[in-house]
Amino acid sequence: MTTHIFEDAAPSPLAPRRTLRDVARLAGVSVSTASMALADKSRVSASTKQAVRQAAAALSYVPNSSGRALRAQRVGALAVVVPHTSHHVFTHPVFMDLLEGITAAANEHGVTTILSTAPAEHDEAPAYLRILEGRQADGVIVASASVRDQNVDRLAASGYPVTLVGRRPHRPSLHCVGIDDLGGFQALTEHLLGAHGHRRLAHIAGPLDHQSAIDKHEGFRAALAQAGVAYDPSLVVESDYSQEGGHAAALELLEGPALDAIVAANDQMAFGAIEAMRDHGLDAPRDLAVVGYDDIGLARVMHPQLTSVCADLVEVGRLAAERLLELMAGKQPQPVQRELPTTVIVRASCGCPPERIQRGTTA
Amino acid sequence: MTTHIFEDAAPSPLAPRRTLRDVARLAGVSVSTASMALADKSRVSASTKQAVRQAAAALSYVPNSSGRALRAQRVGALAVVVPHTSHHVFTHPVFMDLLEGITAAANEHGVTTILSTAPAEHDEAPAYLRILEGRQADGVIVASASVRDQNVDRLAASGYPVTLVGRRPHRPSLHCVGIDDLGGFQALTEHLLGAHGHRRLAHIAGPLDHQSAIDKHEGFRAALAQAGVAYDPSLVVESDYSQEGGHAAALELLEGPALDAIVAANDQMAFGAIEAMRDHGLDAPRDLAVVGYDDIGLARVMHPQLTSVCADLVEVGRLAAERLLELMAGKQPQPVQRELPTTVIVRASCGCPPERIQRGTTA
DNA sequence: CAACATTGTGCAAACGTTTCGACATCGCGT
DNA sequence: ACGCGATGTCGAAACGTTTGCACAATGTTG
Repeated sequence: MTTHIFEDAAPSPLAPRRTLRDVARLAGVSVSTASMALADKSRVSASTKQAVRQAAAALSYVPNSSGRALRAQRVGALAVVVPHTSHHVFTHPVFMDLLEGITAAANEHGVTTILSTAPAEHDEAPAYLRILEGRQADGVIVASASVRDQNVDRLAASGYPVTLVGRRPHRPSLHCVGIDDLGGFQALTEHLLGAHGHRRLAHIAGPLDHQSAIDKHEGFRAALAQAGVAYDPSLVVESDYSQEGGHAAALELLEGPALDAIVAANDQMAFGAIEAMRDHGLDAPRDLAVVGYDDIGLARVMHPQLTSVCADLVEVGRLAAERLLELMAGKQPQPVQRELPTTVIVRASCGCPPERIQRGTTA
Repeated sequence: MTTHIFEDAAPSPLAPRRTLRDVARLAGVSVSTASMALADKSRVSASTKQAVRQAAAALSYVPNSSGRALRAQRVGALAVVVPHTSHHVFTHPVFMDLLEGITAAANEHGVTTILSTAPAEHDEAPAYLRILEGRQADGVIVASASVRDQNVDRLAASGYPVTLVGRRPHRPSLHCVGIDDLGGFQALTEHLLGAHGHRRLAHIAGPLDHQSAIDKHEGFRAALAQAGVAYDPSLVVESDYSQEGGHAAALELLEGPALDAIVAANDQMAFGAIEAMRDHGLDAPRDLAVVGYDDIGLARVMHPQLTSVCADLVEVGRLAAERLLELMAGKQPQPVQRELPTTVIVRASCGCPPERIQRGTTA
């Protein structure tokens, strides 16, 4: 499979690669001196440094990263791996934000970002482990793994630098950065219960083998409990974070007895739900309040504008990357399960005139 | 900057890395034999192969990619670089699709994908060149570069494998994969002119230093010309592919004389425009038709549902990657400027009852 | 003026892999 | 029985870098 890439290539019209030897020769010094000069070591004289730097510039020398990595036993790269099964779980806009934060942090540290969509989870040697063992990267960020994914445990046990994106409450030894989805979803639900007095709330959940979906469900229940409203399992439908899934789930809910509101676990499903209501000739928020989660950019321009919960996912990515970089640099900080706060963004779809309420976290 | 990453790390509790030497020792053969055995060379006997493979499995040996790359002078990675200035140009959903196609193709060939958001374009040695010269990747895919970006020419001249995403009509020597935006936008505009008889059409353009925006503008003009409608430059506003930009541009247009329709260069700007209309108490399509481009997932669930143009961007990514992989393998195919066809998706925002028309391309 | 500390440079080894050429060993034919 | 080709294995070199150590050159001190 991979082999044919390594077959010999036709000679390309490339200028021959400049190596440190060429630089050294041009500067009239030895290779080792050239190396030290470029690394700005104190052992080499100012004049020599000058000469070497000049030669390097003249040849537009760029150090070969394989050679360097081989010697340093460190490649200077981190891998972002998103399990293949979470293809739709990581809804696009959210994932892009994450990636933005990660690459920003990596760039600042001169570290390369490699992107890996791990194939089969049940594979004997999961993709991320192979990446680490093959020394393609010095550490990995695992995004949105299923709570059942036992590879995550193997990975953590391997001793390699690993950071997880998303809460992982039962793995206290792991470094995680996530969102306080529980608190955020609870606040969202409370808004419907408190400000609007709704009582019959339905919940379109995400895939419940993912912590984010579990947390949101928990938040939903917590809010109900606090308001003294009985939790009715028949009003909870598990779905998959997609519009289509939200659509289907909403259709199912609309078959049942009348509702006051639908609380969807993300914006896409909320959109799907609104679409489904439209099929039934219903309108949000007139007939039914609908709220979402994530506050993707389009939530604001939808009609009705969608009440949602926003969190800084760029920051999540950045923090996860920075923690990983610390680990890669050999520091051994205490594992921290960091949770970022959320903000409920009230718009029209819940029946409110637009306004904004802030909600901190327990963390 | 990058140096501190290479400072020595505290010894981590990692199992010592297994090298080919360990495998060879365990199998009772020499290193070179072990190497050939794992590569399945014909020179080595079946029994030896068996033994080596067994040893490798027992030690869960994974070849070190730096060592391999150094020897092979080929790292087995491609880089996706998106110029920093096009931060918003590559609107999120589109970029994700692209990335999906690229990683899929790369994975199938056992090639790693590295993600590079190039900093300053005017940098002396642009990020992508450094990646190639430093041998971090064997080739690059440049996504959405400005037509003015002279680095692209340097890159092409460098002789390294390069593929561009997006048309590049005046650089026939480059390998490009793009969308027939001209044809697609022309078809979209024709729909408004033909099916609806609209005459006063405004265009919210993308940044006109990008080919996609130029093509759409051309398509817009071509459709007008063909319908015998005069082109009025005052009805064209250049924007930046963002919702906010579309909002502002639409406000500007709404100041002027009455319009029949707004043709936005992407969906986000169309959403922004609809939002702006709402500010003025206007409604689409009642008062004004609005159409977008890209057919992002949410276009279907908006209210009104957005008439748009869809293209297979996953396929664009895949084709670009496959072409790059050919180049990386040493093949020297003729440079091809490939353009994928588009389809106009008619929905409610132009005033139509939903239906679907297909539109091929000139290509 | 000799011995010594200091400063700057070079040599060589090592990182892990692949491949080239040399070299045993064996079976075969003459 | 001897040589010869085939077969399978091994040692060594190379890819480009960094670094420990030895060493040359310089300047300083007794």
